[in-house]
Amino acid sequence: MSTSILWLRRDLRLHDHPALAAAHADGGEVMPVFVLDPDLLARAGEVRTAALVEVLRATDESYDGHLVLQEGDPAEVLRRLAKKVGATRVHISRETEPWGAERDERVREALAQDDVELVETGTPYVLGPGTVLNGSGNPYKVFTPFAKAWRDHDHPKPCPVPDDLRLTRGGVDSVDPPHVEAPVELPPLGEEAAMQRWADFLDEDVAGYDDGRDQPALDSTSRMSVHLKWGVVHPRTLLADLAPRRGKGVHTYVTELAWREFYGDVLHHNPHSATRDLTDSLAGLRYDDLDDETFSAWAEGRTGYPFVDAGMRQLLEQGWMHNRLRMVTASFLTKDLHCWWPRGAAWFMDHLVDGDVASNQHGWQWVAGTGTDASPYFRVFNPVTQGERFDPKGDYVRRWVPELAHIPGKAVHQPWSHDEGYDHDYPKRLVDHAEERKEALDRLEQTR
DNA sequence: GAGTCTTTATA
DNA sequence: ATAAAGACT
Repeated sequence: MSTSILWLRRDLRLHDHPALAAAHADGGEVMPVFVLDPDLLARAGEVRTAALVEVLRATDESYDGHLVLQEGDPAEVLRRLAKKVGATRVHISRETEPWGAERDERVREALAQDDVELVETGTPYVLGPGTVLNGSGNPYKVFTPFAKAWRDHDHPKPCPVPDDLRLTRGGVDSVDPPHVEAPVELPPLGEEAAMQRWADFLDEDVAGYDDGRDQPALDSTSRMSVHLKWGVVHPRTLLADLAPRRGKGVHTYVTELAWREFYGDVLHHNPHSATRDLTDSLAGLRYDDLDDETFSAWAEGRTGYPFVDAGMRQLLEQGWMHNRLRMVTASFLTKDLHCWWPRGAAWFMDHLVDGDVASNQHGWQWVAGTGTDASPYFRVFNPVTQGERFDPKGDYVRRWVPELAHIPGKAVHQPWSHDEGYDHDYPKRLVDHAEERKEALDRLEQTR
């Protein structure tokens, strides 16, 4: 019987997996493989590597113990495996990030030397990046019209697991996964945990999502990001589960999925935006080269602005930060401290379990004003009013900034007005927000 | 080609 | 109210 290889990467699941179905459709056995590529691991960093190891363990369970774990350059590993089991086709989901897409081209050429074909089926997105175009046949640059077109587009149905699927290890032993001490408290990972959380979200949180998602103290967001990052769930599955439901919360959640699709599309059309400004609209902008002490004060949650510090501390402890705080903390680094966004984006990528190039880099650029946006000019988040609006009781701040636990209610967002003398452990404000806002606007003015 | 829109802030 | 500009239909 023939064997086809399924090379898994950002699609670590069994369900709703078109590339798996394509491998099965070759007619023989399917050998699922994951390659621990030293280049990949070097880029992933400790937090994401720790999560990956756990996801791989769970994936092996999903595949009934058939996941073959190998280490090395994927081109060499896959050539060797294909030769060993006599495979003529290696199946993948198409990678749409620049680094992965280049790697896949190298692997395609290497396999071709042995007449082995690299077959792409599906992507990590509901609609493959590049498929949504505006009325003039061009990619969208603005979210709202993209989201409308994306919603109106036909959405593919989930792909069932083949019922006569035959898996094989091809007589190959797995290597041991890297031993990484997780530097954060990892959430439950793997397909089963993801679907359990998703079911709970549908039961408990999605109805109130429109309001609840913006209040970090409620912790009622879906927490699907880490699973979407590794493809443990596919957004197509989520969309299909939401389809029969109505309501504002459902609509807003679908919009959040649309943001992910939008940024995937933008990266596909603009690979350079993973590392540099997407547009040159702020090309002449003056930035500050922050010394390590100032950068650390931001990174470790010691800016003296409680809402900002709470977000940064949540990131360090959980490897995750609520999206409202991602915007607020990014605004603080770029607008209050005048730092170029890639430095902050890199810190996020190093510390987030869900770190996704397209969403992270473009989220940062949205805040910084270099990305996709119609109105960057006056977008400077106020850390105090953001806190008072989205953490009205102050519970989120008190949870993550224990030095302020003694300040009741929303007064916690301005400890400097609450405390006579202000002489507890909590740091003084690093900068004056009103002054730095003005400074940021002045610098932006100079680029026009 | 005009009207609409924009995960916001301050007065 | 008003701050500005460009993408989109």
